[in-house]
Amino acid sequence: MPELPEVEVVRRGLDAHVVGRALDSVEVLHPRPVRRHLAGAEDFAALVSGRRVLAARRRGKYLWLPLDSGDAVLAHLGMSGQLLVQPATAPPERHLRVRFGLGRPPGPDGGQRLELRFVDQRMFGGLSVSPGGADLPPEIAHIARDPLDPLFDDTRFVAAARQRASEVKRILLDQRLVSGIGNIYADEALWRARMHGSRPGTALRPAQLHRLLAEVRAVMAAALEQGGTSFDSLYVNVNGQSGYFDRSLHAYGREGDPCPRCGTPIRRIPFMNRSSYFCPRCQPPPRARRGLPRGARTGGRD
DNA sequence: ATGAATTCCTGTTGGC
DNA sequence: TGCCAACAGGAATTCA
Repeated sequence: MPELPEVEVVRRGLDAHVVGRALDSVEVLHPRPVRRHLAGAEDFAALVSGRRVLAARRRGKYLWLPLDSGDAVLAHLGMSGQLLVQPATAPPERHLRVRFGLGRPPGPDGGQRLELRFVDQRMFGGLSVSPGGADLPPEIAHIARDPLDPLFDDTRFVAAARQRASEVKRILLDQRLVSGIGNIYADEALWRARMHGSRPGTALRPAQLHRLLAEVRAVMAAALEQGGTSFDSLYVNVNGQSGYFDRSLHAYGREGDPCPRCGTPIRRIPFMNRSSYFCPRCQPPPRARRGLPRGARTGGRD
């Protein structure tokens, strides 16, 4: 599952190997990854074919490639998506969904034929053509900046979060307020901040939320440090199995393991059809609010 | 309008 | 050993 730092690595790879080239052929091998292109796969291919890529941009986990037509190719990797630059002669990947033939770059020696390939096992990701051009595509106008974006406004986020009665973990996952945080990083940041994900935003002090943002950035920075993904190679690679997941997670996926800080066993509770992991000692659950009817408290804690 | 639950996918894992 | 249910998750969609 590509996390934000990995998506940025992909963007840099696209910048290095795809920008400046033409997408001179397009082959859509499976309809699902272009489902958000409502006019269909043929229209998608027609709009992209022959167009030159002007840039590689990112907002949250979305990527887009402005084209010389004024359109842009909008991409999201979802759970398992990859964008690979491969020799055209390389055998097709098992889950290859869309392939773009790349024009030769300008210069005396264009080198071997290359392809940009969208590979996606589970197909939560996808591609579409947006009329937005180089600007933020309208389809993702609601996606907030991510915490690593220099223009991310911490104070604005803190103020918005304190207006919300939602659980703070939901707030971290709300793309309208802050982007780029998935279930894993949310749990890790909450563990680092010693904050239970069920705390309502309205109950948090500004300093606590600023601290939480700092911990989100720390998790992302640690991932970048440990990821070891190199983007000066030919391949624009996303490896969801990077060593980071094995070594650096303190709480996520560690039910029953001792908390690295206090030794208390990490607990797992259901959350939005998935799981939340936390240390019950370092991250004490919020007290039930007074005035609620008996049994009204939810959240799966005992 | 707001917030919460549901949904889409396929490969892996664990229980029996 | 094989079968099947549970699980994983970004974010749009649907529901209350």
